[in-house]
Amino acid sequence: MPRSDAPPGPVRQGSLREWNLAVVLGRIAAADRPPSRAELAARTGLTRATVSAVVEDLLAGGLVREAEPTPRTGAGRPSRGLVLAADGPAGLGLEVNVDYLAACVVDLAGRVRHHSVLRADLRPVSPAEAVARLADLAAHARAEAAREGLTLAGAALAVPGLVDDAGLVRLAPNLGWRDVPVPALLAGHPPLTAHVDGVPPLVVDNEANLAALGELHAGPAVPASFLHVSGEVGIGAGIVLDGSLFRGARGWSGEIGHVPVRPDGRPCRCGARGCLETYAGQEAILAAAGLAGADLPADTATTRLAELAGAGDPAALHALADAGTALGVAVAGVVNLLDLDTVVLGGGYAPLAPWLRPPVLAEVSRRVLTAAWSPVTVRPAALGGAAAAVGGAGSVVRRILARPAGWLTRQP
Amino acid sequence: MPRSDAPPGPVRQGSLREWNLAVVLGRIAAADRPPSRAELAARTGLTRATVSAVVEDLLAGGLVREAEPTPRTGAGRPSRGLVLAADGPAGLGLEVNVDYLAACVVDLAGRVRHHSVLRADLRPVSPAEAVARLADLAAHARAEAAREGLTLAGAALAVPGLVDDAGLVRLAPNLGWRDVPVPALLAGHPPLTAHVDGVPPLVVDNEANLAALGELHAGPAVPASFLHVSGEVGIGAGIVLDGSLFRGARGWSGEIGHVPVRPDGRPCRCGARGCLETYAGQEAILAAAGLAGADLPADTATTRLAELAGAGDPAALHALADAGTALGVAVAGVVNLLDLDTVVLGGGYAPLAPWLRPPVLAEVSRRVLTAAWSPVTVRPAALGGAAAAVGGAGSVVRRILARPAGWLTRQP
DNA sequence: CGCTATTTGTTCAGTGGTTGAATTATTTGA
DNA sequence: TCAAATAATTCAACCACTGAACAAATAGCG
Repeated sequence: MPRSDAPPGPVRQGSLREWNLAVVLGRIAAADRPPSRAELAARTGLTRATVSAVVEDLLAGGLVREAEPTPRTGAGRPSRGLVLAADGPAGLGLEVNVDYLAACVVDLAGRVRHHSVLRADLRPVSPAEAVARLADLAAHARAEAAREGLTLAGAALAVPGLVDDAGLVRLAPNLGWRDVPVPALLAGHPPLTAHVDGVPPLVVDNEANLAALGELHAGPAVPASFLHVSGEVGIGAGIVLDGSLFRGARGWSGEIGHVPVRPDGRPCRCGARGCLETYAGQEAILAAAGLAGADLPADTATTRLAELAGAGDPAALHALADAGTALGVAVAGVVNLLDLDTVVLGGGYAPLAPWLRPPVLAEVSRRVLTAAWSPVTVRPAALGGAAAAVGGAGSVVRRILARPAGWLTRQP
Repeated sequence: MPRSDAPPGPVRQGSLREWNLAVVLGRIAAADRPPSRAELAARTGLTRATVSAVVEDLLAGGLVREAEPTPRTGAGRPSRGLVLAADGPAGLGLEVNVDYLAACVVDLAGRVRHHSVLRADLRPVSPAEAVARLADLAAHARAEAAREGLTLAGAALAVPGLVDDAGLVRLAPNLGWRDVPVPALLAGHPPLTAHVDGVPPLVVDNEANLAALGELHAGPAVPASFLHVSGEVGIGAGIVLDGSLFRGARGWSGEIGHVPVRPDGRPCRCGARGCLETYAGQEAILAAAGLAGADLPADTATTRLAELAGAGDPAALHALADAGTALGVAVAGVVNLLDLDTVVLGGGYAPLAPWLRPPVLAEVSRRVLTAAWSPVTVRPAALGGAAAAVGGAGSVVRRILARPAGWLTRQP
């Protein structure tokens, strides 16, 4: 029988160079101190000659700079360290959420160079109007980036809902959006980014997915594979495998909110019973803690809940323990299935992590078979607030690092 | 921040040819009728000159043959179709299970060329003795393969348990194996396969994983991504994404048996409560159907259960309905999380599929959000009995198709 | 202070592999 | 029988990597 996967692309002559550009650039990005050409040659297995040629291209394209202060060490001609350019291409991350808009710019090295948040209740606003405001915010971010010598090479927009490949927002229940063609709505505005070969000008993706990717930018100790659970009104999971997001067959992976945790339990708005969301969703937790009627904005309510729990309020503590247990049951299933070793509590769960973590950990270690061999880490997300915007911007940058040839060919 | 994934390998000069060998061979394998060189050039994007050169290598290496009967069509010089060689390298699949040993040989085209099963209760047998019997079976298979002009290029052994990277069987509870170093035990016997660059002589893997891969060989209509659930004493899931197996961070993915379906339900031997296994494991189903005391071999008991259900026995029907519901709850969670569109009921579930399928489907369509957009297919495994052996042999073949250079360099 | 050892980075001829165009091969249809 | 059409091969050109030799720059040592 034939293999059912689509055959990979051909390799033309030039693909060789393209690939080695990515190999060398990737090494420079992954190194903990500026590597020399000779070091790169040793580590990649390429000849010094080849590395020199490749680096020349990268320097000419402005993706890499020579680090001026050369660290003196031992005898021999001093090496010239190479670093990612701080003024080359950058990624633009955008986010539309229920009560804020956000934009941020991340440079090649993964540093957040600009970040702005505009608080506003977007539920009463029409999608077209929301997108228009977002375009303004993006224009501002673009100006800021230009002022620092950065060129925006692509943008990623995070939306709290289901998105299809074409960028159509199929359903964003908490925003009240349905079949909103975001790219088309943006068409009237000035383009967000420069055109770069192989990097789509705008990618629209689920907020939970991009927030998970954001975690990759949080620090050097981030593992390559982890589960990122973010609790908002719904509960989304981002599955990061080997440094990139697992999207599923149709791009709708990560719907952990409707994993059954008590099959005959509370009815859920999805029509089934006992979904995780009915036990560990924001509304459920707040209701259990007695904060239901307050009708506060989502993040304020969460802050309030954390305060109550910190002060030892029994209802709050109980609500969080219950939610944590339910979450732990669902997470244990995922970890058993995918054999992950790290679980990150993000989004609305991050500030509540001190209280959610113990019950989650308890359920996980009780239910995960391989926990005996190697323990599962459960920790709060390192990035706060608009992690999805950072993750989106980072995904653009990562795409350039993975395929630098696209950027090089478009340089004047 | 640096990307945390390890940078990919370098590309030497020759890798180019290696890659294009794989591209062209992959196209030949994926085509539904023997493609000509010109057709391959058009489809791969390579020049006709390059394709000719690549095909020459493949012909010389015995991986491909020219199909003699040329289908006449239109004007012009007739094309010579290319097919995968029926007498080139082949894969050896082996399986040790509770009550049988199996061996099979699959050729490049994915056809099962030899298959033999040896029924025997292996629980009272020592691991060394079991491996010795397996080696005999393998030797027979090798002789049969040689008689048909096939050379075994690698072997895969399926074991019902946890296996680590080195081929050490950490734990196979139903066999009573613990830390059995299968490759070492085989060292005393004649080698199973020829040595081929880049293809390990023996891979040991979980039976559920390989059985899932076997499904890929079942027919042309198999999707590239699916969940394969096989119910034996334990319940294993093989996750196939895009034609290849998802193994998880440490290779222990797929432990669906201990996904919680009723968190406060029956105690499980794993120490937790309400695991799927306690509701849809073989023992649980048989007990519920009143077949507990019979102490029949596993497959006989399953057959008996299917007979009872076919005859309308209420206890049997009830047991299957309950098991199906529990299975559906767990599967719904997986499908929500990974966004798969096909679920295959394999192993011990295959013969029970007529009764398990309706409740599984009911739970899945009730609980899976995206089921409204695109329905989830639930169907029995196409391969019967020793699907794991076929899947293992197929995985060897697939590795050769993916990296044909390894085979070509070892040819005399 | 000058010499040598040492390491970095570049230059250059050599080679493998793809490209594109021209050429040969083989058939159908007028 | 010849022209048109399609398949496959041949061949010079070119591109990118390789390996070795070479130039550059420094520390250490007498």
